[in-house]
Amino acid sequence: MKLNRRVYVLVSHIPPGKVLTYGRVAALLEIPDGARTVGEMMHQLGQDTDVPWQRVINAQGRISIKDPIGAQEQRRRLESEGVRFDSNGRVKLEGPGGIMWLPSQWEVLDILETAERSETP
DNA sequence: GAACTGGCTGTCA
DNA sequence: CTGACAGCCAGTT
Repeated sequence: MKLNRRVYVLVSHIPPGKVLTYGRVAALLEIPDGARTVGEMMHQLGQDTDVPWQRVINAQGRISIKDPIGAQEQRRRLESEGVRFDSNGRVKLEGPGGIMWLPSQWEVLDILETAERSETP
């Protein structure tokens, strides 16, 4: 299965109100230092897709999109899911109340396996 | 197949 | 806590 497909599958399973960082996505898919690659794939998705691209942000809890319109759209979508931004435009990733999604290893594996199976009937 | 391109990241000032 | 920088990686020319 192509990597971009696996990225989309995993991102699609991020629960509403939770987020992952580009680096975490890469790590979960076992792409060492693949954060930037993940970002590029998100970019290719565009905005008209069923993949919840808005739930992937950078490691500092900030929105990374350069295009102001896209950035605003991402923030709007996240806020509509209940995500809170502080005055510096950041979200709390770790600690109490952190919104970083922490799937177990078996969970990720199951997600990928299931997707793999449905792709090759 | 080489070169280019990024929604990144950890590190160091 | 911001800001600059050099690696790193899969897709697209």
